[in-house]
Amino acid sequence: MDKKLRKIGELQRKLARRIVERPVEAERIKTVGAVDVSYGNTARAAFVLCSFPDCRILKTRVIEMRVAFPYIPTFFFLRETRPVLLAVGGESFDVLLVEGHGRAHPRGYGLASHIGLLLGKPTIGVAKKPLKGVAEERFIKVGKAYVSVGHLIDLESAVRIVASLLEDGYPIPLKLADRLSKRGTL
DNA sequence: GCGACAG
DNA sequence: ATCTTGTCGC
Repeated sequence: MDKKLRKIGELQRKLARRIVERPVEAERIKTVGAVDVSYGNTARAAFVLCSFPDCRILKTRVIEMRVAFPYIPTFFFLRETRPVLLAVGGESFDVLLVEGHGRAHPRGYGLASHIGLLLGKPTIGVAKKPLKGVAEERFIKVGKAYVSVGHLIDLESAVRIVASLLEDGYPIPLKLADRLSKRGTL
């Protein structure tokens, strides 16, 4: 009953090798997206598109769906990939903030990296707590957030971007997505 | 009494 | 994450 997870774990290690880390100049970023998921009778995922760096809300989307897969530490992506992709809905953005880790993961492949790989877009992992068994150099704490590379961006760029969006220690776009996913409205 | 790895 | 009690560490 755990044999399958081991296989998925190996898949994560394999996919992690496809993650690309490269500089992204903040000056070239015009929009930042953010996604978060909350749970009630159903999973409710919210996407918020903001202008950068002024953070004006340009667009939002909320979707609801049943999620069967349980939350298992380090296998978080199995539970939230679907709702996250539905919430993003093919919307365009320069960089996406994902609630959860990217490379700050035991196998170097968290939800943020998976979303980035699937979309082929820059993603940044932003979490409230670090995961066990992760090298310190894999992430940097910015305010109250643990920032890590999702895909197509390097840690320095990710940190700079998140740092410029802080409010009470957490990036504004994600705070908006969090509230939207929980209340269904901004 | 429980010991806890993102959400 | 969500629920929920108590105020606190092994």
